Amino acid sequence: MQFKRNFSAKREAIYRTLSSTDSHPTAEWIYEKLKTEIPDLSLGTVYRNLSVFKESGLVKSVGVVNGHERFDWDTSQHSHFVCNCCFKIIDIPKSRMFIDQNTVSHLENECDVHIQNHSITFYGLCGDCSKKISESEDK
Amino acid sequence: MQFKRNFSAKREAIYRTLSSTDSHPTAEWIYEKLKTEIPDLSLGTVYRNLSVFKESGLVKSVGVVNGHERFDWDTSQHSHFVCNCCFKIIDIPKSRMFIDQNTVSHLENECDVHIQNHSITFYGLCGDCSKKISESEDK
DNA sequence: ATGACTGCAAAGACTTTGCATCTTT
DNA sequence: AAAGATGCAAAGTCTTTGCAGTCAT
Repeated sequence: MQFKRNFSAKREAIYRTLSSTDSHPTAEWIYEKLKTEIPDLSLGTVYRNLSVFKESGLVKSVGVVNGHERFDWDTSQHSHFVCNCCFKIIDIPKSRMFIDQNTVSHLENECDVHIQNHSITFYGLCGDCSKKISESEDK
Repeated sequence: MQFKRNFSAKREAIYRTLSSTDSHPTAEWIYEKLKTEIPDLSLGTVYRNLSVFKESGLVKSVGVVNGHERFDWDTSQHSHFVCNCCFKIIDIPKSRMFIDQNTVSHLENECDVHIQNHSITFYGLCGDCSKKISESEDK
């Protein structure tokens, strides 16, 4: 997406807030974060702008985790780790490429489909939650 | 999960319906499918039993696609293709293993996480939708 | 003025839940 | 009786939307 000239102040703030974190936030998180700075912001506007960003390809959805859609400003191909306990999302280093274009081509033939993209998500416990759990088990 | 002795008739029917299809259905789909056979079935019961199945590991969730959670009776590791147009879900042949245990171990160290499982999903257009779209473009 | 954007609140969509009832052992 | 399962409808949660008002050009 080319930044439109009339990228409104609120729209800009929403994008800026999203792109300033690696937490893959929810709409609500962005809204809460901006409320102090922009008191008259409404949650609907956040949702509306995230939809605009998604449609234009400016941001991507990481999917729905625990009932909340999570967003990512980094639209380049990379995988994620989702903690099953605290639902934190961590980027997998981009050096980790699990599926190449050649494999995709073969799959398209094998399954009679046209593949546009793919997503890889690992699930488990993040370092923090692992620690907490083993500590509570020690008691 | 061991089948409990008191696996109720409705619970059994819900599982049977799910396991008789490869469509990765929604709760609603299962409910509609069973309504004729079991007129006094309620949608809540379908949701409740799917939760039971999920918790016990009898079935897996494929994730939320277009707002609807999709279920899979096949709990073995395999990937999916999701059509962005009709939201059909297709199993990727199990011969296609993209990530091995060794890679997972390395990732755990690299990212300081404990990985329990992972999911790979391809998105694009299924054969049917591809055809429909190219036909409509021919006009 | 014109088109784009937003606040607000209502509506929507999917899922969960409380409670009384009904089964099954 | 006791534990488990269900129907029904209400409640819950996240997200979308209609509409009137506002902003930028």
